Amino acid sequence: MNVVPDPPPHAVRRPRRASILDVAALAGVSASTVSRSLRGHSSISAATRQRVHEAAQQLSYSASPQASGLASGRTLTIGVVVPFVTRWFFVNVVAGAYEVLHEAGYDVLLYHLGTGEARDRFFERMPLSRRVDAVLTLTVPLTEEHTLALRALDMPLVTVGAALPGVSCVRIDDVGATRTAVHHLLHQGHEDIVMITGVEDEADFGFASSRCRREGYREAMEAAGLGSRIDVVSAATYGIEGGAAAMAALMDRPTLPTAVVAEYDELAIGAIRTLRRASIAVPGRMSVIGVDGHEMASVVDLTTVAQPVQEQGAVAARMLLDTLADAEASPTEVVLPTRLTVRGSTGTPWSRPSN
Amino acid sequence: MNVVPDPPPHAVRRPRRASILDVAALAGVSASTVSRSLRGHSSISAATRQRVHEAAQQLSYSASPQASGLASGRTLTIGVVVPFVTRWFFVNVVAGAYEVLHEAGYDVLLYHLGTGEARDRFFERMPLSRRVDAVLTLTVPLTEEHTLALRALDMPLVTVGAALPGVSCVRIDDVGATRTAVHHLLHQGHEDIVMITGVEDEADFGFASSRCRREGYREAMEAAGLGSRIDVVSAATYGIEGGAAAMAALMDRPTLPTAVVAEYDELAIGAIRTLRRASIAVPGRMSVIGVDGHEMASVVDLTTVAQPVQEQGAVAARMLLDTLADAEASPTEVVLPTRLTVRGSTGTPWSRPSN
DNA sequence: TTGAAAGCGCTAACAC
DNA sequence: GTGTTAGCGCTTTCAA
Repeated sequence: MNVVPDPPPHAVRRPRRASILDVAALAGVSASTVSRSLRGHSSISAATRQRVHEAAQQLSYSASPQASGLASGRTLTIGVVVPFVTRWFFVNVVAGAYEVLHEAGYDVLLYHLGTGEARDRFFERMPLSRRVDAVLTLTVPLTEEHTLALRALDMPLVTVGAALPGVSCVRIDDVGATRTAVHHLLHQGHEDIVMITGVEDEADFGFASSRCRREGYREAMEAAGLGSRIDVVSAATYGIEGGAAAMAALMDRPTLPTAVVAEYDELAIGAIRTLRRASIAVPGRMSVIGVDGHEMASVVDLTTVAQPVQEQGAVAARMLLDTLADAEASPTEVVLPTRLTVRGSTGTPWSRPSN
Repeated sequence: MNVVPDPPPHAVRRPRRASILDVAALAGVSASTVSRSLRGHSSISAATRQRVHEAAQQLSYSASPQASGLASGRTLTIGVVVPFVTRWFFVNVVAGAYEVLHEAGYDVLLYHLGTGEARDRFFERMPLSRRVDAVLTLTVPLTEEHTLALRALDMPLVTVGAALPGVSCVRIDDVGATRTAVHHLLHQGHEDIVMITGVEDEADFGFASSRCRREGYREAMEAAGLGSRIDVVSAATYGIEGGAAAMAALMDRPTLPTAVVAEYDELAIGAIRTLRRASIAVPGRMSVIGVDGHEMASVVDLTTVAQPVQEQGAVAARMLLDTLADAEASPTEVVLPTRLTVRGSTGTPWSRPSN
């Protein structure tokens, strides 16, 4: 008398899904034919393909990504690596990339890189390793070691925001962006222009875009003969609160500048909040300009140098797909244009009332 | 003479990664021992484990998720399904969930549900099918059909924001939240209170939270004997612009209410922008209150009923992990508390100047 | 145009 | 404690 063996534990709960063999049986063909039909190989007769599709439909069959991945070496998944999951810029780039990737049949595996040790651990364990076909990284400040780890994956790689040597990249001209911002202020007559930047990494090693934006400010100031006035304040924390605190610090000084360029809009918005609370008129007493084109800029009437955000994600995703299809594409760099959006937070400089 | 066969095409480029057999050979044990050691099975002698770990390290081996998934039935991946990738609430819930899941060794596969047809297609093709061990859905307004499709996956499922019958859920008391908001206004003496809500779906079928928040407004108004004053304006589009437009519509009417409750902060912020541009004093001429505790609320000095956002994601993720570990947990519902944050956008009602 | 057979790289049941 | 043996569910040669 045969004892029916218990099914293995993981099969206990799930009702067994149709496998490729079930479809093959129902369609009266072999598994390979099913596989080929369903993936649209041209070498299958119309009639066979028809039957296979019907059988698959009837059993609501779809191939196990695990199994087909194992067999084919493809995962149909793209890894997207972001330094912060919640920040406006990253979220929108991811959104732009997602649409394109999804459309092309790829899934998106999201990786949040923390900072410091968490980041090191990430690159050590490299969870991307066999899970994805390609990687999209967003302006991640990378050490050489990290870059090497990414390279070692030996798969298509595109970055958004930061140019890595030898890696395809989509970005804006960050130097030009702040230069534009400063020019706008200069045109209005400002000379006393301070820059507020984001957190300076302990490792003195911030976002590439951060460095570039500082650089743009410097260049523009020097070109205007205001090199001696260059003055950069860095925030102690990210986002709005960082900008708010930086402005508070600025206000502790004996004299106020007439204008401030913020590295990115969230800092500018925080700065404006502080100014409002202190009843310092914007732009009457101080002009404020940002960079990004943040969704909330219109609410505080912030003048800003806007960048296409979702589009950067979309373009990057397309480049990735091209490389995946082509295999031998050489690294490209795409620089998308920015646009000065003038609103009410900038105006002619305040001048000391001539008593 | 034997011809060395060409490697299959997908192996051409990638340098072959160490497999479990390489590690086994180097450590002088069998593959199963390697597998068990590396996954921390207790039945392995310390000495063996030690050797295996060293060998693995030396070959920088880590198991192929594809293969181990196929063999074990686990993917170590959680699917997170969001209706919008870019909205503040969702982004923050995802961030909260991500940390917990990542910590527990799970990867996160992100799915953006569009609207309309895209959404239907999602549930038909059900890309989650064999890719994940469990699913987290964020306040997705689901038809019965969609719900069934999710159920059919037969895997742990937790929703954030919307209670689905028989499904574990983390949320706030949405009815209570707007009730609190209205009470705040009532206490200040307002009677003429209009509610601004988000887009009404064509299918008359919005977010559950949206319905509840409307309900809270209604209840509070009726309880105050102001049932006849109930007045709900719905925005034609999402987010700030929706709120801005809704307020503009309100201003086209012959008379203005003295206060507005917005279904969520982004609407309130848009409304305030419109009021500012029209130089209508807030709260002098009109009070505005929102619900969410949006990061930007402080910038426009918005009074709001704040909810814990990242925490909802974190709690949901933990519930998922518990179910994954336990298998037989029954559906639970966790309701997190909200907190009224009073700022400067609400005050005593404007009264017609008594000529 | 199709089928048979050999893996892909791992885990788990079962033996010892 | 550890090894042996079967798969997991596909894709891809290779042969017909």
